[in-house]
Amino acid sequence: MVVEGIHALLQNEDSIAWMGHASDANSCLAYLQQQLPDVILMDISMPGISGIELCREVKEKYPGVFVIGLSTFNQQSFIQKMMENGASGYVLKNAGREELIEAIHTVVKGKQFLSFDAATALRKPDTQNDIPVITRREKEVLELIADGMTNNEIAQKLFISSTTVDTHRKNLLAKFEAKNTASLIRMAAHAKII
Amino acid sequence: MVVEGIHALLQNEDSIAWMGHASDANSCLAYLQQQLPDVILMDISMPGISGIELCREVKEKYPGVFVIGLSTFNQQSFIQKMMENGASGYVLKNAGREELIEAIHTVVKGKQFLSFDAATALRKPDTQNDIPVITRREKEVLELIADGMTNNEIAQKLFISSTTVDTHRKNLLAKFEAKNTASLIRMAAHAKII
DNA sequence: TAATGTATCCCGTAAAAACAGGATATTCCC
DNA sequence: GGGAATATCCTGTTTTTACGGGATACATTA
Repeated sequence: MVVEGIHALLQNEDSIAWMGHASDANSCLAYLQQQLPDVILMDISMPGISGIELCREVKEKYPGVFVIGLSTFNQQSFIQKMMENGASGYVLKNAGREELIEAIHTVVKGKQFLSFDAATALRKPDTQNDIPVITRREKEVLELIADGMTNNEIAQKLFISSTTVDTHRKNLLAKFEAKNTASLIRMAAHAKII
Repeated sequence: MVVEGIHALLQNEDSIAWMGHASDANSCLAYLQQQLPDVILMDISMPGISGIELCREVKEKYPGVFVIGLSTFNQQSFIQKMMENGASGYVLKNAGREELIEAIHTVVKGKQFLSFDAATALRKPDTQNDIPVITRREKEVLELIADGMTNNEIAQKLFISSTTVDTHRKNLLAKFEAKNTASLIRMAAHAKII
């Protein structure tokens, strides 16, 4: 429906020819073996491999194809990763027909196009969205905490003292600036760490 | 873009008149005070109030308006909740133009319409997908727990006793079969409840 | 009307986590 | 070699949760 909708939006635009569409990463890659478009509009939320991964793969194999990320979310992390993986643009789905066409025309010239809100999100030095760097051991402990294990249980599992587990826990709380375990776990879950 | 796309899809359909669109729950409710459509196509993932909540509210105030849920996900829990809250149909966004039009024609007669995959998902007795049913109050408490608040803080915020908060907490742990807060929060986060 | 679900409240004990404030050994990098 | 980061361990106290028991009030609904 969305695909058909976008197709309908672009139908009357003579400067743009619709070549086809793929509904998942594999069929997209299979399609590209047959013929190469100038531009791919890529939904970043897809079944299986994410649009971010697919973007990287497409740009590796076909550097000449320009990719525009499409998403409902203007989350800094998504946009950044998409651009880092070689996308030429990022357009929010609430954008209008005009904007989409402008985006396509812009990226095909080798330039970058970002929706206004996306550009804004990217510019601001990630306020709420700073995922702290945690060590391997801390991540390990974090996962076990999320599994519902207590300090003692974690200690036994990792063959360390429970006071050590407690220290890791303190460090996790400090790094995430979390008030307690509950907010820590939510932050970690939202950051896709667990 | 999605809205414009759907609009474009329905433009050539004489039996369907496009009345307008709203981009969030509040403007939708405001719109309905002015004029009532026969059918609302409602995205279930919206900023602010979820489509599920909005559906309930719309059906309470305007029982004559038929609601069709639109979503990318054919998750049993979403579909079920949407239908429980009074929706007349559920169409996946990967559905085609034909299907959407059929859905509109069907629900306007007072009948139910479900996309094939949605109907399938609804029939199967949820395999891995057992997200417990929680009450509105429990959800409220759950969110505040995830915000890092203690029982006392939650009690003050909601103007209830901290023992009541504790009871809600007990019920949440029991419903999710969670061992402690940490695992509860992770489950809730993964189930997209928080 | 009786049953059910929801929301509210209480007491008590035991376990767990939060927090303060240390220490030591190792590894990795400049 | 010296410093930083990491991982380990310790002793406390206070706060918060977990969990066992209850109870009452209200609305919905079968």
